[in-house]
Amino acid sequence: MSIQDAPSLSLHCGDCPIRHRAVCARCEVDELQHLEEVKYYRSFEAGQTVTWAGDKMDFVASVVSGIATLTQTMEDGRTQMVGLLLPSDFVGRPGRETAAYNVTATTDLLMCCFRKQPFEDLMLRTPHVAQRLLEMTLDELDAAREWMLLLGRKTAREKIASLVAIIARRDASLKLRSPQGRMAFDLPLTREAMADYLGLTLETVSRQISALKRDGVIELQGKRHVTIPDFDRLLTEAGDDNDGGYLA
Amino acid sequence: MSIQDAPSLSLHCGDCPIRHRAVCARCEVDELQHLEEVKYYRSFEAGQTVTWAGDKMDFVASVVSGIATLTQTMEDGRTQMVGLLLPSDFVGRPGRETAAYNVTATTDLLMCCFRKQPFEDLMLRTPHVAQRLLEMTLDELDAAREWMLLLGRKTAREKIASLVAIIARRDASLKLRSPQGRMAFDLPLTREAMADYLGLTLETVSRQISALKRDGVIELQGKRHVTIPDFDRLLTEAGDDNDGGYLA
DNA sequence: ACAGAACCTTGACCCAAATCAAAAGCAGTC
DNA sequence: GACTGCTTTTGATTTGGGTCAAGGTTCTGT
Repeated sequence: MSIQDAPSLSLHCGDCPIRHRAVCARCEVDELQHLEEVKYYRSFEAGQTVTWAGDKMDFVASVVSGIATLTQTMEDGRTQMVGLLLPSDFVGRPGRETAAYNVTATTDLLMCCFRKQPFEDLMLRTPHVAQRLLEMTLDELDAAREWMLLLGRKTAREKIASLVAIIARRDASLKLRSPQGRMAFDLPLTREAMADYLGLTLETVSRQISALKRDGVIELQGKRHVTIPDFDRLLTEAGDDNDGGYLA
Repeated sequence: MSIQDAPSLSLHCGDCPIRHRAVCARCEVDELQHLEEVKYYRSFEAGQTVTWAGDKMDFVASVVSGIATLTQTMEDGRTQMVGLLLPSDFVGRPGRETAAYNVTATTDLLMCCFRKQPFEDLMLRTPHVAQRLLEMTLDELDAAREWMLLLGRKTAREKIASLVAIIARRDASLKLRSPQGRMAFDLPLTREAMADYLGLTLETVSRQISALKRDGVIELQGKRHVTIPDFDRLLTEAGDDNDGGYLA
């Protein structure tokens, strides 16, 4: 996969880490210079909350490093994760005052933030940025719909395989490689977080991971480090077409 | 609810039916005149397919009248509905060549189409339209995430109540009223379509509808016409906060 | 090294929803 | 009116994943 084809978040620029600067190749850097003056960084420790649903949220941001989750809860405590934020992902909604979801850091997290007002002003001035944001939002919508198929129709085993495949894909993409053959990486989520993402209980997650391990679909070193001997096999277990390209 | 507050699809204009012209109040009509020359109508009979996932799709469109569904399928035939298109809803993705989902008319359907190329040109020229489209896409994303909570964590009874509440809300919105108290409308979907939307089987849908009827949460005249004696009661059954504002 | 706290695994049992099966309602239409 | 082909309801049975419970691992701080 070339840098041109890499999933791009062209909202990064300036002193952001190398990968973000690299994908910036696709955008007009000049326009983004306007954001330099309103850009700032925030870091969070693992477990810290970035925003609570309903709170005032006066910034938009993208993840520089670490992992955050986006969750929804019902009054009785049932929770469903609705998004996983990996490096280069964007969070926040222009034109909305309050956060719609709980955003929580699951690892140490560094975010690159822009105050909302200047960001919106920039969007109005530069159609290119608005265009890019639309593209990103449409990608997220596709991912959400793919997830609806998973939540509504897949078995527990397929759900786990799908999640592992998605993490594998994202990990490969961060390394600017295409996902195939043998791969190794860490699961960035606890069993409970996986359960919340997949609409399962943590016990079922644990059991199905054990089953996939027993059947040789995945290998485990410790609780979190995974090796996938055959990515296509994993996709078959996930019930996916082997060409699926959704990302989060 | 005033016309100003009505959920707006400001992409309609000209000779579109009254409601769409009404909500056009929020947009600069002049800009949209550019689209008149590339606008055309297509009608479909109930059951007809608008697009197949993977097919070339050279237009974007919005629903004028009737109902369409957006579905995803796995190879073995399991299907999950990922969107319900009611009058004023938009479908199609600027910047993508092929359809990502099956779009099917479930009633007779009239769509207002724009060829993709001229539409994209207009978007580049008029930030206002791109802005509006971004807003709409973000709304759809919120709705999709709300649906993820439903699919992942709600019981069958809650799912049915949620679906009825959503249809009630949308119906009220088409009539420019706010959803409350006693309401009556037709379910635009078969039991099977509801099942595909909710991640259930059609038998479970039927049973839960019977149960809600028995418990006085809904009243049924025939198979499809529903009366809701108390909208708040319905929302409680749906497990929703009673202020939820998502739409589709 | 040890205590305590997370986090994870496994087992036994249970239940909500799926599956299998049959019949009833309903709309065309010949 | 009765034949045909839906859609819907209802019943009986099965089952995948939830719930409850007990241990085991790994990590952290002292």
